[in-house]
Amino acid sequence: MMSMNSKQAFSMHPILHEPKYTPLHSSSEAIRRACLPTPSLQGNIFAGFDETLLQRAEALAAVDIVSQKSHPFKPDATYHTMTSMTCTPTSSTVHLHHPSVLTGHHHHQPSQGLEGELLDHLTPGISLGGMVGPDVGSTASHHAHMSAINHMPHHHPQTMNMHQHNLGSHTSLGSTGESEPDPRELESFAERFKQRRIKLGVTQADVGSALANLKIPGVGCLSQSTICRFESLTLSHNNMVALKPILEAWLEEAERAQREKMTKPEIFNGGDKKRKRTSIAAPEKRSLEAYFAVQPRPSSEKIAAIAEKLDLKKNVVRVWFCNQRQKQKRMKFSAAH
DNA sequence: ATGCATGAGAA
DNA sequence: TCTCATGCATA
Repeated sequence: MMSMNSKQAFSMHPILHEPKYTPLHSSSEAIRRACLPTPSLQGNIFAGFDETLLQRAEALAAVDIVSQKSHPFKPDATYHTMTSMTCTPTSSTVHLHHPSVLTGHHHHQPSQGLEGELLDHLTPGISLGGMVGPDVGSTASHHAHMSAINHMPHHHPQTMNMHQHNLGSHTSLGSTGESEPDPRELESFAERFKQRRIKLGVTQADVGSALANLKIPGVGCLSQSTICRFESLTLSHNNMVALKPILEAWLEEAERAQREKMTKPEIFNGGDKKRKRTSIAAPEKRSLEAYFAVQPRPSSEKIAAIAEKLDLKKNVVRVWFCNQRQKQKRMKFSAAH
């Protein structure tokens, strides 16, 4: 049915409220924090000591760039159009997360905190010394209940925030698959998923928007980014586990549909205003990495200091650190492999 | 494919 | 304020 393409995938927010979870952060975070070297230094000490720290990090970062420093260009390259009026933040961002799943009672302590590992989060190798791991908590409290799914045939041009952070699947799959804490399982699934998806001739973006058609309670559409990250395993273990059943359902459905007839390509339309992505220049980025190696969790004051030295907005620096930390925790060769 | 950003929820 | 799940924008 619905042969038209009235899909607008966007602007729908499923609301599903699931419980909350006890997961990971609690314990693992505590541990993580405990490992950090600086419990609380800031404030005054910051005056003298910090300078040193910053300089050291900066110097560290500098060695790498001395030779290529030939541009007289302003690092203020971060061009962003104000994020202020452009967005209409009111939409709804229903979020629900609850992680869950994870059977893992594997608590391993993330021994990150030690400086020096950040620069190589890209090491192809194998398990690094056990840093970064999916510290999944294992508590799953669930009580499901959701609310409605809405799919209106209209598209909002202001695609600003339609985040629907949700997804937390808990081990509620009564049927067969309990929870597969098994990373290998996820990896192979992701790979097969990609192949079958390609075979179906759909793009990652198509999959994302098509998910809304599944009408699974609490599940709306996802972005191309997320589908891509799922396929490349660059999501947290928790997130992978939560998304798997959903994508699996879509796959089955899509193959069934194709088999029976034809596919309905979903296309969506464009919106209007766009936000500009801040771009941190290479030199500044190197400095940030150096700082991060020394202190992954700088205090607000330090962030301000760093921001000033690099001539970046404080918030940009803060977010950069957040994203950097998140990166370390991603899957793909990081965890319990 | 990935960098920077937002926002809900938990500390 | 941080984490985490996600997304827009862009390389």
